[in-house]
Amino acid sequence: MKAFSDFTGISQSTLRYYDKIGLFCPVLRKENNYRYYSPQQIITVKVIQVLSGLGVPLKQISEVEKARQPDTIQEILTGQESLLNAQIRHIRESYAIIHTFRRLIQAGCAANESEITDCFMEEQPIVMGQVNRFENNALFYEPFIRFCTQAPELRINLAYPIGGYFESMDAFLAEPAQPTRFFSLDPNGQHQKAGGRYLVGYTRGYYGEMNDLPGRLTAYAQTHKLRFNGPLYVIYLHDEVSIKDPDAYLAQVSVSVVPERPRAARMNGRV
Amino acid sequence: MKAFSDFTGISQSTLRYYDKIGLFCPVLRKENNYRYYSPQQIITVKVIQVLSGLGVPLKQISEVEKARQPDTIQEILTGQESLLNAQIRHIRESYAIIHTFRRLIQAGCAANESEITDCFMEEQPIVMGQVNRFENNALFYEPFIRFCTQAPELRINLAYPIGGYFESMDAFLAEPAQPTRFFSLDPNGQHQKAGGRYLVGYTRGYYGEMNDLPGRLTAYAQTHKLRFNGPLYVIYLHDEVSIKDPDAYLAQVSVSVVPERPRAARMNGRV
DNA sequence: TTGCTCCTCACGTCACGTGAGGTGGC
DNA sequence: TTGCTCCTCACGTCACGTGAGGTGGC
Repeated sequence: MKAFSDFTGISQSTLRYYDKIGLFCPVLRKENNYRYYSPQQIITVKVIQVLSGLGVPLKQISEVEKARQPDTIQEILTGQESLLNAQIRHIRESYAIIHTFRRLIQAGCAANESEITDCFMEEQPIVMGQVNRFENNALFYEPFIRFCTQAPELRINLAYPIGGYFESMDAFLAEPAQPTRFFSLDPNGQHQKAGGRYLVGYTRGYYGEMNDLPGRLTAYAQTHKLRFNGPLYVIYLHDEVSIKDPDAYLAQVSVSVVPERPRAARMNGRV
Repeated sequence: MKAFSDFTGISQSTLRYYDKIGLFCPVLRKENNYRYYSPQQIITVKVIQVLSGLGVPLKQISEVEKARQPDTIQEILTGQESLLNAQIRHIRESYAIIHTFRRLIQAGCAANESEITDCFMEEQPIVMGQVNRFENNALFYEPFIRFCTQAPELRINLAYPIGGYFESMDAFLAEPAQPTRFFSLDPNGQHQKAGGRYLVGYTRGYYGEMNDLPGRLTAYAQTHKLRFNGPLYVIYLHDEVSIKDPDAYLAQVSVSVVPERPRAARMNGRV
């Protein structure tokens, strides 16, 4: 018994349980009631171990063992193969979710929160939600719920971090807590956050609280002669997943910019 | 509650259980004792769902939720990532095992059992065991157990089907139940069954019972002027995993052959 | 006699699922 | 009043793990 348990790496209590439910019995029980297994049984129990290790219920494995006929076994194994493919896809997705969160948190730890930075950002896949409608000046609760409701249709997995998209800096300045759309940071998304030149700034606080960040962004743009020319993205690097205190949530705002055309050039253009 | 359960795909009973163990509680409980969740909690519970779906115990997830600090969370997620890589490797291996079995069973169903066939076989990866020693003319039990014992050192996963290797046709004819070595049909094995011309035959019966197959192979070789020039492989296409009756186990024997040198040529060679 | 392995039986555990029986607002 | 959703509490389930208490061969 112990020898067999050691060979197979299956605990004695598990072997007794398998015997009890009739899934896998020893070839022989002497008058002392000891369980004796044959070497060939190693392969059988190893197959059981593989199947149960994949989450196949013992009852089902039992049926397989009882209905042993080449063609039924073949069918079952074929079914298992496609199940395994699905499992691998699922784990890959879980990996992507965890990885995405980890990257955000890491970025949050590395961020220079007090400064505005002017940098090139890579193109990034995302999934865009529908355009939000904010009725009676509500906070983002209602549109957010609508986003969640539509998630299955849009093939959005809500486990990915979610960000806010503003169609322009003006929209953000007008209502910094009312994004034009929500988007999912799914790295397999079919939409894109375009690559290019962005101003990036940070602020801490609960969802939608932007404090002095809009002011700091516009001030930076003015002194560096930059013009906001594209959409603005808000993502939370530290949110309720990674930090307790709601006042310490860390938002990253990135907005697309281009150099301001000198006045002379503009005049020329008009003339 | 139902709405939240629908959004997240998490059952009401699971949500109650999470509340009970303090893993994930609603933001509010009114005087009617109803549970009210906030939209933001969708993301949190989705992350919990991802982790628990990966088999992380709820206690551990609870600790994560309680010790929410960016760097500890980051560490934990990094650990999870490597765990997931290990899981993917494990599932891949399970897939390979199941696939190998299925292919064998399929081949067994398609086999023309009564005939000897002369064909080209592809090279195939395997893992070879040590040379067997058969003391006092024992059956293969003892060497087989030794093979199983050495499996971990040889990096053999015993869940893969196992075959018998004979160094020559003569060795097989002498003792058809005493293979020179055992080998594992691990498709990632570092050894090879060489590709080339083989005679292939089948017989039914318990492990080691070859019936008239040795005679049929030699007769075929004689009438077709073939010479056995290499090793012989025995694998069971239908064994205790796929069929009940031990007398119906299906063995496939393949042995390397070359055309017999004509007598004249031989004479020439000698002269 | 001492150690060792084996046995049975009962109970615990983990993550829920499943009723039973009751409440509360439209 | 009827339906509907929610509640609690108790018990069931799945696949074992963990002692407690006892047996059997060297």
